Amino acid sequence: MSTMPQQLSSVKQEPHVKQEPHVKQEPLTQLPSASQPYHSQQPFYQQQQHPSTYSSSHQYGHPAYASLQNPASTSSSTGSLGSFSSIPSTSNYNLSRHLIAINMQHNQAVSSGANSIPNGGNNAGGSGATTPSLANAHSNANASTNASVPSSPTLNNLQYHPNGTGSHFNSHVNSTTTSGASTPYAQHSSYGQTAYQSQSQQAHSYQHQTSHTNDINSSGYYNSSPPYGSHPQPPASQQSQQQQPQSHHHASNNTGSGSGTGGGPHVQFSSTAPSPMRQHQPPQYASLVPPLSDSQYAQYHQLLGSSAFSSAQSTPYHSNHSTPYSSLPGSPTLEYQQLNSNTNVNSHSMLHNNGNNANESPLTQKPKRRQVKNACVNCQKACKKCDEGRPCTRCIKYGLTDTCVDSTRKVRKKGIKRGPYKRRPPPTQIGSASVATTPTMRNAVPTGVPGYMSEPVTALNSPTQSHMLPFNSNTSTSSLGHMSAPLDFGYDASSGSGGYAFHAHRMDSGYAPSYATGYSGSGLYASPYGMSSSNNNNNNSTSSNSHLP
DNA sequence: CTGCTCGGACCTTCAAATCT
DNA sequence: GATTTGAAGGTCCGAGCAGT
Ligand SMILES: [Zn+2]
Ligand SMILES: [Zn+2]
Repeated sequence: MSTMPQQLSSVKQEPHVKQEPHVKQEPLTQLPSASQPYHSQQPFYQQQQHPSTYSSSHQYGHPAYASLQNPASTSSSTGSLGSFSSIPSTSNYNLSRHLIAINMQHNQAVSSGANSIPNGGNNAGGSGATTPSLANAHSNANASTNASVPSSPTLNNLQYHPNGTGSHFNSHVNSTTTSGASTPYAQHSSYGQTAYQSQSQQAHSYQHQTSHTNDINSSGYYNSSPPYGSHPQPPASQQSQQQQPQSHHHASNNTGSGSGTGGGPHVQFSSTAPSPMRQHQPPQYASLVPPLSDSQYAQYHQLLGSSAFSSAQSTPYHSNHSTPYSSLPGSPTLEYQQLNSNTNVNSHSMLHNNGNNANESPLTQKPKRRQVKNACVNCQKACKKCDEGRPCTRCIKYGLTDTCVDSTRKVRKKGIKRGPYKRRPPPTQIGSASVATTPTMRNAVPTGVPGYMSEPVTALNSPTQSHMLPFNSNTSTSSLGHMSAPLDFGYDASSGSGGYAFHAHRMDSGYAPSYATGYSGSGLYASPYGMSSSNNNNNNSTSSNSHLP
């Protein structure tokens, strides 16, 4: 406790840190409906659902957040803080050590991927040592309840302004935090939008950056090496984005809507719930580090020199800072590509994916986007890229380290029936080689398969994923991405289909499969495939996505 | 010019369905 | 029991807009 203050102080105060802006309210919950018609009804088979529980509403639902923050946190906080204290002096936080450590990691990073993190610890001598502890601390906290939050009231206040009161930050600080308010998140709804940011802060900052790196780890995720130790760095393009603060919305779930919200209870970030997901990564430096001030960052850079985080690479914020996007033309893409190239993608995903990857020409192909398994709550809200480090890079940037905990995920419901699956075609037919090669591919559609529209196999060329289908494959999409694309249903069946449209809704709404429509309620499964449009993966997708000319 | 919001594309996970 | 399918449940890109 006492300790905390110290540390915190340093932290909070950093003006440089940006504040998270945050949030939108959760609209989600309400959303609605309208949009998703389909769901309204569940397929009959699905009806079963579980009674249980899930709540849907959740997620963002505030409740969840609440948990995070919990007032209780104090205790927890302690923990964390404690750790901090261990750190050397905080205020100064020794950059060099940090750096060193980082560098070390850096090297290793590649292979280790996620794992790398740990290293941090080791290596570095001293610093390393510290880290670990922290990390642990941190993690524990989570586990327990999320609690992590603890901390600094201050921070919280800043960011979230707990009190609801208003907004703003204000005051901040300090003092007391109060918890009363508590839970920032909880309120979050309110976050009003007002701007959090106030001034100064925004202005600067960003530099931090980190580096970048891009590293992806083998697993496909970004690796951690970067500056903060583990934090991975987003691709340049992304970086720019990162800056944003959060907001949020969709979330998932929500629930509501459809089914209900009511339905569910919501899930949430409850503390109790353990997060199933991954365990935390070990320690990262990040945790230790208070948000760096500009100057600090600057130092960083210097120290690192270009090398490490070179600007080149990712474009450090600064340099481009301005407008990241704009300035860089395609940058994002590029980055992506690079990333991809390095990484391996997981096969499965490939399958599902558009398929671009595989053989397509590099140019055309759109790189696959890698996601973290579990984004932290802050990033989640903001819909921004997170990383595996626990205080994730973004949170560090914004000074949200305290609240940087993994978001909770819903448990997948069991017992839901699904329609009959398509069977996979005999390999031979398809085409040949390509197909064959990929063992993984699923869905390849045989031409002849009944139900399917037959798409010419040829189209498939891309061995890759059949799933995706051909059509325009040209990737057209690629760049477009969403663009204006009208939504569509397309995409792959799965996802796209209508089902999702909004996240929030999507889910809850009921899972209706796309083909659901087909089913009319009666009992049988209609064969979805043929009928429904939706599913066919292919076809539809195309249409929709494609932007057709 | 810069940052924030947020729609929806893209991903990953994992239970059901199917195969062996 | 192993494998495949495909939707649930998530992440986060990037357009559009607002503030400075
Ligand atoms: Zn994050
Ligand atoms: Zn975070």
